[in-house]
Amino acid sequence: MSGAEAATAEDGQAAPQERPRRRQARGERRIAQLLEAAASVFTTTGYTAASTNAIAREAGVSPGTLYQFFPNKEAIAIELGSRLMHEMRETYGEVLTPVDPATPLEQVVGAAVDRFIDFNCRHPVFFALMHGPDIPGRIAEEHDALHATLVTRVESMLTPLLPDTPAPEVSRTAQMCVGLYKAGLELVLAHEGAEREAYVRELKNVLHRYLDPLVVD
Amino acid sequence: MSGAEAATAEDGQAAPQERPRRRQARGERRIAQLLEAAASVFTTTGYTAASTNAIAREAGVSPGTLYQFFPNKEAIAIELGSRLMHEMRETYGEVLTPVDPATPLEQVVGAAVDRFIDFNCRHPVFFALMHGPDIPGRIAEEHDALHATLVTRVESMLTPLLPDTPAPEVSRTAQMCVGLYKAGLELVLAHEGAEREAYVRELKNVLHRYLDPLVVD
Amino acid sequence: MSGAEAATAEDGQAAPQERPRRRQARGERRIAQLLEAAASVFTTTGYTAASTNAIAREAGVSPGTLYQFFPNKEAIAIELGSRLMHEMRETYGEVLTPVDPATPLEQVVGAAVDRFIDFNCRHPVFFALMHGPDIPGRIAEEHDALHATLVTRVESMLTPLLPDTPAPEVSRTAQMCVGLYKAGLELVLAHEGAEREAYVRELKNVLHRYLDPLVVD
Amino acid sequence: MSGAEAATAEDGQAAPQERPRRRQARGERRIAQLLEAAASVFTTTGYTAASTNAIAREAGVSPGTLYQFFPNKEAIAIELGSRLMHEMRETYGEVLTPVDPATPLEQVVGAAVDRFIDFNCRHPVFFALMHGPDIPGRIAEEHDALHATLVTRVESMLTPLLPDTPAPEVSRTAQMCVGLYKAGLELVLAHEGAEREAYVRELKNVLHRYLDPLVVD
DNA sequence: GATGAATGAGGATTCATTCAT
DNA sequence: TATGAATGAATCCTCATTCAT
Repeated sequence: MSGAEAATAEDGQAAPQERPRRRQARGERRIAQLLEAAASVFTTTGYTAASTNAIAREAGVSPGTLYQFFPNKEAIAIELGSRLMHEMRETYGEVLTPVDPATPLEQVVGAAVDRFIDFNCRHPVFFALMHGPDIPGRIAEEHDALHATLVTRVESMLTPLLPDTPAPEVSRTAQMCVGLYKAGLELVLAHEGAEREAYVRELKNVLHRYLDPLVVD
Repeated sequence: MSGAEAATAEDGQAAPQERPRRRQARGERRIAQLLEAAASVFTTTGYTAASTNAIAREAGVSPGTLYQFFPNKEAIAIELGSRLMHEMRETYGEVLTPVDPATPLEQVVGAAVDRFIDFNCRHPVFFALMHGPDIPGRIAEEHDALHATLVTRVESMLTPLLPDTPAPEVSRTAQMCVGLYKAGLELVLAHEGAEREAYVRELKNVLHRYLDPLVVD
Repeated sequence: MSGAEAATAEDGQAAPQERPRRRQARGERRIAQLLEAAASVFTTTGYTAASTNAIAREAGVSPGTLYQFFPNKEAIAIELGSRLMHEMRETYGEVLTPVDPATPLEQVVGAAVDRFIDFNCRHPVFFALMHGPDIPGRIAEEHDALHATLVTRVESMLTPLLPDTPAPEVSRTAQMCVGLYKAGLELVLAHEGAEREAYVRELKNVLHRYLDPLVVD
Repeated sequence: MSGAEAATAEDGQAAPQERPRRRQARGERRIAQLLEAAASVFTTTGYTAASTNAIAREAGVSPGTLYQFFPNKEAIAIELGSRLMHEMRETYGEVLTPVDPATPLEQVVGAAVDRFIDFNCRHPVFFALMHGPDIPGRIAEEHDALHATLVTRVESMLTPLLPDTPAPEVSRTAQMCVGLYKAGLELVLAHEGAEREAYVRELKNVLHRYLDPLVVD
């Protein structure tokens, strides 16, 4: 729905749209540039406080240019999130997808956390995007395609581990895991060096111990 | 430290003895009124999006009056947080303070979570204040006296349970617990009825299982 | 509904509102000043092209000040229109109100047109306001309280002249008269001196001849 | 005069004989396409609020293309108006041209109004164009070639009916008639069905009664 | 000729904060 | 004290127009 989304579609291959909309290479570059700038600004100031003008400035273009590619601030966040998820899949492949039930849980959790943390350290926006303009009872609707996707992926990772658990409960567990992830991530990012390592270990412990009694032996 | 305190303190020097009393009384009422309004607005819109004008309007006073008691928006949040912590102590007394090592952990965690959740449901601002204008690596410095206090309290609750654990590790565990609390709380608040209950149970499980291997039997 | 409307209410006399809202004299002056500026800008550029910033600048205040008194551009136009109608009533009293059926129609029309034109020359905004952001089939809803009021007044002026005519037809005739007024006014304002006088005469003729066959002898 | 003409004229010098033909043909199609789109947008949003980008989008071309044929927004309106007048002449031929003095005025007026209204209903832009970005005393100069042309035509229609009237007065009467037309049209378009019919009748009455005393019997 | 990209001043509106009364 | 007035930079976003390809 975002301008950028249309942009991502490789021309000619996708279903024919109203107008071919043959995006030029320059535009594609601009979009990347804008998303990079947005990532930087979101990371620095948080999503809510980030201004579209600031993003444009950081990208070295005029505000108007930004709006040629994105209809509004939220669309930028959404596209950014979607690209992050995409890259996550690309990079880690099966990380968060169904695992061999034989693998020890500790190892599954350890690997997942490691890779997740690693990814976040290389893409600090990720965190900023997950803390959108949240109002308590309202887990940021469309804004959080990111959150939703994450939950879905964790869900499909958990399913084979919890074969006898009813779906709604798996879903709840997945929600919980993502929440714990986020909480741990916050602490990890807030520290450095050995301390950071320690928090990573703790996070693994939390998840491992939480899930251990649930998995089928 | 709080803006309100600073404001009320100023007149203690110039005025005679009985005057300050009444002035302070009126001032206290105003402050309470303003904090109540602020709580309402923060809850509805979140801290960042809340405007001081909106708070003043909600309190039924002019913006000028608000600034007579608080130097800025942050000061309101800080004072609000400090009062919340105070009330928490008043209400639950020993909840989060050292416990009899004989009490089963499950019970300790269960009681703490129940009361904490209960407190949050009666004071929804609490949540809003914990999700201030956070920037990833920077756990909202002065803003989060709230967070800091909470951590301290959890720390002192954990100490007797972890007698052989070095202080820094206890501190880390406390940080972790508070983080997990927050994560769980978010999910709890986002649901209602039976689903909410289920999330409360999950949160208890998380904490219990996390701490269980750490406590001395 | 507009901020200014609330302002116009003389305090203490009207029903007690939420808060007394004791508007200060300065504010009242500001409102007058802003409306004057708005009148000037609307007259020069037309309603649609007028910018709130331009109005503020013309009034010698900051944009923020304007928005302290009016929630948006439309509210300014509405308040301006309402004040114009008010002044019209004040100035001309019975102009557009029921007339003695004995008065010759020519004289009735002549007087009404003269006063109307006169009023418009002294308040050129009037015309600008009647040409709001019209889209063909949509005679500018609330915007045109002005138009509506005018029609109502003309209606009540026509009623005694057309005693045997059904109400809907009177209403239609009134609409028509106002439309003709506006059309004539445009031509009158577009000319000067003798030419203007000639157009005034023509307008009178139009109306007189249109209504003549309708009135009861 | 029109931007389109200027654009198409340019290439006549450089190219050989047959090339221009096809180029012009394609250009003509583009222009027609653009004008159609402009008509649609003007009708929907009004002239002032219409954006050239919106017109280009509606036409399915890029903004750049639009500006290859028209130097600016106004030029589009002008060309559109001129084509409308042209079509009016084509379609109704003698409608607004000199009439047989023997024809009863009522019939002349009736036919003219009917055809005019009919034309407007089939070309709703017409109305939008006549309500351009008018400023009171300034009957939209160049913009209103439309208005001017209309006046001229009405003038030439009136001349034989008012043989003894001095030219300037005829001109004034023509201006007046066009103004009344516009006023009536607005009301007609604002209603539907029987109500619309009623307004059409009223408009005819207005014009008939206005002109009746002026024509030579 | 056609496209999409780029512009940048300008639009309405908000808001934390200060000031005069 | 308390009020309403005042500020002005900043917000998001639009648009007529020009440019490079």
